[in-house]
Amino acid sequence: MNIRDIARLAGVTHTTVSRVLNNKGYISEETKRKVLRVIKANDFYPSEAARRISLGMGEEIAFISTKYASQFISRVIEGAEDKSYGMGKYENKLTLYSTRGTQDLKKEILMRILHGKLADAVIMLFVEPDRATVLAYKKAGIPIILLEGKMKGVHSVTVDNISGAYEATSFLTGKGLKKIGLIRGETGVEEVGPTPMDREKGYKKALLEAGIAFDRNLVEEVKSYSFEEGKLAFGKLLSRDKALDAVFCAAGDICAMGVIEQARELKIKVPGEISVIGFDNIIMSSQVKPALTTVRQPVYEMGGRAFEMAVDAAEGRLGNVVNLLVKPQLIVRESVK
Amino acid sequence: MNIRDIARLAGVTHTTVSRVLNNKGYISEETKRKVLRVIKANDFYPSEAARRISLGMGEEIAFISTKYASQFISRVIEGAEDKSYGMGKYENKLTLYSTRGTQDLKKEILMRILHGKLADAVIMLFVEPDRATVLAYKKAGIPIILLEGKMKGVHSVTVDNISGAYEATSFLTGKGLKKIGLIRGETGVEEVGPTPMDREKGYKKALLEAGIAFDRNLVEEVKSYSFEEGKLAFGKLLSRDKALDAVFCAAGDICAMGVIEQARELKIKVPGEISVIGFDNIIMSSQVKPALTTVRQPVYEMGGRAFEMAVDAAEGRLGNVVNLLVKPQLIVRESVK
DNA sequence: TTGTAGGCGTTATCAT
DNA sequence: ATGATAACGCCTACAA
Repeated sequence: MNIRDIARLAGVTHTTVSRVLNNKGYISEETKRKVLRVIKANDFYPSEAARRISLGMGEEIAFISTKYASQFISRVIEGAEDKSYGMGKYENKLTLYSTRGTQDLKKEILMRILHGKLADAVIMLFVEPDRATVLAYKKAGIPIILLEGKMKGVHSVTVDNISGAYEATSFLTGKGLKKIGLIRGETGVEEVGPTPMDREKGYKKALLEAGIAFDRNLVEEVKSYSFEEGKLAFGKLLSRDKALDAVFCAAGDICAMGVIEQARELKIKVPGEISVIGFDNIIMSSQVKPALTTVRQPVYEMGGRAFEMAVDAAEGRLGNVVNLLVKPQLIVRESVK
Repeated sequence: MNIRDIARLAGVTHTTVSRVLNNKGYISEETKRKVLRVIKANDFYPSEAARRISLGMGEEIAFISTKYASQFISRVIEGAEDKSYGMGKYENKLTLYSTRGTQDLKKEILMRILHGKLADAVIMLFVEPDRATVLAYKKAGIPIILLEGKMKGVHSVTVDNISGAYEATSFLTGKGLKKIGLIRGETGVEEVGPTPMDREKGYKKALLEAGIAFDRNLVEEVKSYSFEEGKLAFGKLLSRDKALDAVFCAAGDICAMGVIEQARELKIKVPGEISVIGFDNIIMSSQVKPALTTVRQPVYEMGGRAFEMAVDAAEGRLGNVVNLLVKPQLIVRESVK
C-alpha cells in the first residue's frame, strides 16, 4: 500500500494524495475528504524512509547518552519527551542512542547520524563530540545541544554546580557548623568533566564567606559514588579530624546514605552530632531515616529545556550560541541539625 | 556524497560500490580495496533511509515499553543491547519506543512500525497488542516478542512468578514460620497483568505443601508499590493478626522496605520477631540494614533472551511459537530469621 | 568481474 | 485545483 494505491482508490493522482498528507498547496475540500476517507479506510501510513530520502533530512531529534539506565538519564529523557508532546513537535521522534561509554560507538553514532542525515538536531548528555565533529555538524546544518557539557561555540544546558554546592555549604555554616567535610568525585575524569571541581569551588566559596579556612584534610575523593565508598570516606574523614561536625557529600545521595550508615555503626547521631547533606535528591532520600537534606538537580526540566533548544535550533530560530545554566535547589529535610 | 560520487572517485560504477558496501556478489580484491580506500578517505556512510526504502525493510529491532525510566525497564534494554553486540547483529539498531502508558500512542507506534516497515521484529515490554494488530504483523512478516506478557500464538518471555513466590514462601515455611503475610499488587489491572495473582498462587502452593491453611486475612493488596504503602499494609496485616511472624512482600523491595521501616517504628525486630522477603532485588536491597532477602528477577537476561528470539524470528529461524519461562532466584540476606 | 537500467515510495517543480 | 515528470540514494536483476 503506497500513495499510488491510495490515489487509484480515490480516483486522483499520487501528487494529490501527497498534498493531502502534508497539508500543502491547494486542494479542494471535497477531494481532501475523499482522499482522507480512503486513507482511513485502508489504515494507510506513508513510509518514513521514503519521506526522509525525498526531504533529505531526518525528521527526528537524536538523544545520545552513555547509557539509558541511570535515574538521572532516564529522568532527563522523560523531560525531553514530555516537552515534545507539550510542543506538539517531534512527537515520538526522539531517538535514543547509547554510546555504552565507548569512544568507538560514540564516533560511529555521530557519523551515522550525520551522514545518514538521520536527525534534525542532536542532544548529547555526558558525551562530548570532538572539534572535527562539531565542525562537520555545523557544516551540515545539524545543531548540537550539550547537556551537562560545554564547548566553545556549542549550545549547552548545564547545572550550576558551583551554586548548588554553595547553597548546601552555606546552609551548614549558617547553622553554626564549622568543621565541614567534603566528599566529592574524582577530578580530571573525562566522563564526569568539571563537576566535582565545580562543587568544590562552591564549597570553598561558602567557607570563605563564613570566614572558615579551607582545610585540604577535610576533602575526600570518591570513584564510584557508591554506598560503600560513602562509608569508607566518612571513616577516613573522621580519622583525620575528630571534631568533624558536618559532611557535605557532593558525590551524591547514595554516597551520603553510606555516610549516615557508617555514622550509625559508629554510634554517632545524625543530625545530633554530625549533619549531612547529599546531592541529587533521589527517590530514596525522602524515605530514609533521617530523611536526607540534599541538593535537587532540576533534571527533568533540563531535559525539557534541551529539547526546546534542539527544536528551536533545528528550525533555525536559535541565532547565537546559547549556554543555559540551571540552578539547583536545596531540599531541607532532617539530616541537618 | 552518495555511492555515485564514491564510484566516480574510485573509477568504478555505483553498482560496484554497493557490492563492496554489502559484501555481496563477486568483486576483485583490488577493486574492493580501492573502493574501500575512497570510502574511508571521504568518511562515507550510506544513507539508511535509502537502503531501507530499497530493501523494503526496517533493519532494526523495535523495543516498545510503557516508558524508559524504570530500573526494571532500563535493565531489560541493557540486556537486549548487550546481546546485540554479543551476537554482532543489529548493533546499535535497537530502537526504543515509549507508549507513555496510553493506548493511543501504543496504536500509533505499532502502526507506524508496521506500515513504515521500520523494524524487522518488535519486542514489547508490559505492552500488549490487540488481536487485529497481531494478525496484521503476522501478515506483514514482522515477528512480535512479548516480554512479561502472553498471548496465544505470540512468542513470549516471561518470569515464572509462581515459582519465584513459591521459593520465597517455602524458604519461610522451611524456617518454621507459620503466620506468613502476603503483600501483593492489585489483581485485574491491565498494565500489570496476571503477575500479582501468579505470585499469590506460588505463595498458596508453598503454604499447602507445608500444611498451612491459606488465610485471606493475611493477604494485603497494594496499588502503587510504594514505600508508604508498604508501611500501611504492614500495619493492617498486624492489626488483623498479632501473631504474624513473617511477611512475603510480593509487591517489590521498595514496599518491603516500607514494611521494615514500619516494624522499626513499632519496635518490632526484623528479623528477630518478623521475617521479611521482598521481590525484585533492587540495588538498595543489599545496602539497607538489615539487608533484604528477596527474589531476583533475571531482568537483564530476559532482555537478552528476548533480543535473541527477535533476531531469530526476524531471520526466519523461529518456527513454532516459543514461550520462554525464566525462573527467578531467591537471594538470601539478613531479613529472614 | 563489472556495468546498465529500473524500481523502491515519497516530495517538489512545473505545466495545465 | 490537479496532474505529469523528475529527483532523492540505494539495491538488484540481467546483460556484457
